Amino acid sequence: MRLSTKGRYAVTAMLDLALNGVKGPVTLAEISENQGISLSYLEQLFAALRSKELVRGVRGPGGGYYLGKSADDISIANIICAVDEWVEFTRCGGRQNCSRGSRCLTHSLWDDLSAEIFDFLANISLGDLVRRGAKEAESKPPALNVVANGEDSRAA
Amino acid sequence: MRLSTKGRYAVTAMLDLALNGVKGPVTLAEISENQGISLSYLEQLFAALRSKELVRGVRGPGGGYYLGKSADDISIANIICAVDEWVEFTRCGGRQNCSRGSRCLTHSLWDDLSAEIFDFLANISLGDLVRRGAKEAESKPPALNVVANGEDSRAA
DNA sequence: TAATTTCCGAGTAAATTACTTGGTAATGAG
DNA sequence: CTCATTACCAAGTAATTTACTCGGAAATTA
Repeated sequence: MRLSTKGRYAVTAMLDLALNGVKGPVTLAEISENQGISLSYLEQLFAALRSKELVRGVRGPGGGYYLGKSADDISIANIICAVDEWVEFTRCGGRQNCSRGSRCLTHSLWDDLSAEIFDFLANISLGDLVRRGAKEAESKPPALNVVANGEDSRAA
Repeated sequence: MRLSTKGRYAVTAMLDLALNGVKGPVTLAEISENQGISLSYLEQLFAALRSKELVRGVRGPGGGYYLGKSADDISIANIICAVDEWVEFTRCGGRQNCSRGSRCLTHSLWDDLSAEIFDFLANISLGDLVRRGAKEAESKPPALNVVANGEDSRAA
């Protein structure tokens, strides 16, 4: 699994789309404005997302983008894989001259962990996040939308 | 959370260290040889790991690196944060002019997800991986160390 | 003393990121 | 029908990051 800023842009944009796309399509210009991502970078990202059928574009005035399928059927892993494309990290994929000693054990463990991270992200859907947001919005006054995360605690 | 190839190198190297460092220190030259990472790149990574006290270096002949603490006290998140350094993704950290509408909700949701990914990796220790490897090694014939992962299944 | 190893900093090619520019194609509003 | 609007597309590029090379210095052991 690879989680770069590019993947973040894609997830953030998809989240924006899921939240704002309930009534009619959302234009990339809106997402660009909302999220502070350049329009043509969004175009690139959405070209990748479209090719994986995670979004569907409608041209012309009043057009924009819809989710390609239900938000519950789109996982975070789907989104990240669409734009970041999975690259094999270890060169030995179990087959080469790397099959003895602790070297390949390391690689095997890495692959296991990597798959576990993937599964984790594959089990979180856009729909999950949207529902989580709906709960937050009702339990909090809308103006005091404070992000409560101890940033420093995770640096150590 | 950010999971780049740099972080992978670090995790892989630390795993190698945990596996081979049971008797005496491990040199970077060995890890370089084992994992196919250039020596001076390892030096850079280990400088970061050392500054976070995840490893401890011993100079001179017979020297090398030890884990800085018990493998059970080193999480994958620790390792990745040490080399990749946490960068705030959304510019609005809850305080700026981004606190109305669905824009900040998107950011807040992203931050939540990001924290969740972090927690996930914070709860997997090097020790966990080593124990998992020990189990694998005993249940499998050593030569048939096949990495069993359906790579294509996760692309879709 | 000499070999070994960490430790350190400067420099760099290659890749990736994020963006700009300049279009074309489809489509709805007037 | 025309035009504004939108997706769609491709080439180029500055900035950043990755992964590495080089050339050392400092500590430590044989």
